[in-house]
Amino acid sequence: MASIKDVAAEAGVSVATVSRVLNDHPSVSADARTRVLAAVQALGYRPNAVARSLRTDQTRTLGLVISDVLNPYFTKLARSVEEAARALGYSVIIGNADERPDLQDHHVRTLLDRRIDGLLVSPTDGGSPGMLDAARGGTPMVFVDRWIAGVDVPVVRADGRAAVRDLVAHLHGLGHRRLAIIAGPAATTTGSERVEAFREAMAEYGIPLPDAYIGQGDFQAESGRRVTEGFLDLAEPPEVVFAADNLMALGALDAIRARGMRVPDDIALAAFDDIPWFVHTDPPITAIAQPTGELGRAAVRALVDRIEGRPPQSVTLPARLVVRRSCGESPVTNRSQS
Amino acid sequence: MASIKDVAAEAGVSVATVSRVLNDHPSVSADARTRVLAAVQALGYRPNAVARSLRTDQTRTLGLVISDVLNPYFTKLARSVEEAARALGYSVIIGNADERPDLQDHHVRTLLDRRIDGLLVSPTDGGSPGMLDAARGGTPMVFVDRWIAGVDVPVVRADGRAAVRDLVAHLHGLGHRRLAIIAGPAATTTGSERVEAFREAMAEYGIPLPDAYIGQGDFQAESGRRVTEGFLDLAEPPEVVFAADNLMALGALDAIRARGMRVPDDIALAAFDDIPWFVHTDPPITAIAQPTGELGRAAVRALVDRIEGRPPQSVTLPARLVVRRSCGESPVTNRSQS
DNA sequence: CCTCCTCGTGGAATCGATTACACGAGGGAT
DNA sequence: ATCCCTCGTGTAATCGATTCCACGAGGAGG
Repeated sequence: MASIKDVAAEAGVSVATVSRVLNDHPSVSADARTRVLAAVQALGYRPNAVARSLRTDQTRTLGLVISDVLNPYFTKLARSVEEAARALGYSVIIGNADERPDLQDHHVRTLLDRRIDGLLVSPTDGGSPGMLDAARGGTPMVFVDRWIAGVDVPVVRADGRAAVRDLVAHLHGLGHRRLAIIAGPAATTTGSERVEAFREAMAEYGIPLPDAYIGQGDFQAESGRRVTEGFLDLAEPPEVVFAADNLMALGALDAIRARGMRVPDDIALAAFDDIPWFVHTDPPITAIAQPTGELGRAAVRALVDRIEGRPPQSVTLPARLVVRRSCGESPVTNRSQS
Repeated sequence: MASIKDVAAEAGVSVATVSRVLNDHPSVSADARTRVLAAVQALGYRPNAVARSLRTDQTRTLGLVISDVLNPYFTKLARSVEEAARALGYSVIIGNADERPDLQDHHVRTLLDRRIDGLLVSPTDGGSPGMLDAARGGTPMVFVDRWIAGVDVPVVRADGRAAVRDLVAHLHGLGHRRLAIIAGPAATTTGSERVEAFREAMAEYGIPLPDAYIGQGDFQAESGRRVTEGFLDLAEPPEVVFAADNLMALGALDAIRARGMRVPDDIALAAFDDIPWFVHTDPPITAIAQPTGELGRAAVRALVDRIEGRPPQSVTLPARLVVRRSCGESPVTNRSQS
């Protein structure tokens, strides 16, 4: 592959001049410029990004470490991050942590070894050692979706509190009183916050949230299935199951179907994170939608601000309730209303 | 960040010795080794992958350019590729072409600029200029899922021919005779092959495939909707719609629902590419499943073989039919059987 | 006509690693 | 005792860019 030296030779100038043309530095004569450009064309020369990065100490690359690429929410997030980054002249390298701290660490280290300019992380757990090192080590970093308390890093996320309250209001209005939740891992902020919001909203309606109605999931479909089976085995099973992410909702749906029960007639279902498929499930699923695209864009903006020396901003965007048919349609009265 | 010089100084040896320890070269005394290791530990030194790549002319990175990350089929493919690559000590940079040749070109060029060791591509169209240059330029390359005729690059893909025949047999057995297909872009191999396979299988049953029953889609949901509406507007609409990918099936489902029609009672639906959500749609959708994970692994294997100087192998794996309920359940006879 | 500035250019240092080559010390064979 | 080989180590070249500095030419101003 042709190097800058070959171009210089071909154009009859020094490498310095070639470099100047390529980075359109002002002091290059028109003549030299055309000769260099012609040589570049003739040789099909493309600058070696590796060499350039070594010298300039910047790669124009962002790292994105997410918990699970197979989760449509994160896929969409990754896509909007890549788009926003590209618009700003950055590339993105995605690392999939699969909800495993060790894998998260592997990716963070690999990305750091590659000297990425900045890191976007949706931390899998309370913070793997490598991640904390990176944060303290001064690597420009922004948390997205989830974050770690006590680490001084900007956070870009959605606040689902209001939407969860809307959901509980909706469920209450439909006459449901026994509400259960499939929670995410307590070590993740999204895992614990969603339970908290749910509990608080229920408290507003004077509905208790017994421990038996809090199932511990891990944001994967299989855990949704397992937890839901547990709920259905209870002497007094819940009337509603609220899954803290879309994959666990999928698992819940499986479990419910396996019992030959129907949604929403026998049991209602709602989920955090809205995805295109929820429109087409049987029945369409009521969900809390995050502004995923905007989240990705805001995260990139914050990170690039930080990289380029401007003060980065934490951003919190509201999520909103999308009512479909999985919680019942008409105001049904299961029990006497007060 | 600490460099190899700092480590050398700290350990009281030369940089050459440090490098030898790091790459566990045999001729280093035990004493020097322990001193270097201690210095590495003390400084939290991590080798600069950029510098190393410049010198060794290899990045231990693979590029993967796919057509659409939001398509679960490609997401899954990307994931299995990353896993397989990681197992072999390679990282993967994913480029999302969004079915756009210009974006595909952008990613190929960016990846080449970064001097990735090899490229995995699922070409969006007949072959963007940059991609063809890369192929001819000797960059190790493997096509996955789709390929380009006349370019000498190994191909790893699934053959759906037999599964399509099984599907047509299934539909025929259910009494369906008017079968329509939503095709993918003719410029992609998967786009044209699936139509061909469908046509041939129908010919075996003596069923014609009129042009009116071949709709031109682009592998995106919206095109599935549009084409399906066209089918439904025909004087004699088809009894079955077969979508050449999962997103177009989603669009088809939308269009059918919008007319207030029901699947499979009013019209049957089947899709190429099986995804987890198809189990949960209303009704569950009959689909042709590709061995996606195995495809990703085989592609990485072929590419790494090529990179490391072993002869790479093209691989073709069979797809298989997964019957669900979207084409009708019991053998219904709509018209007299011959 | 001389001086000073500006402009275009090239030489060479530099980034952080790997690695060919040289060299000295020590041990075994003769 | 001499020679030779092996082993451990260091010096320095190298990868492909960017960029500081020096230098010569040419124009403007006195």
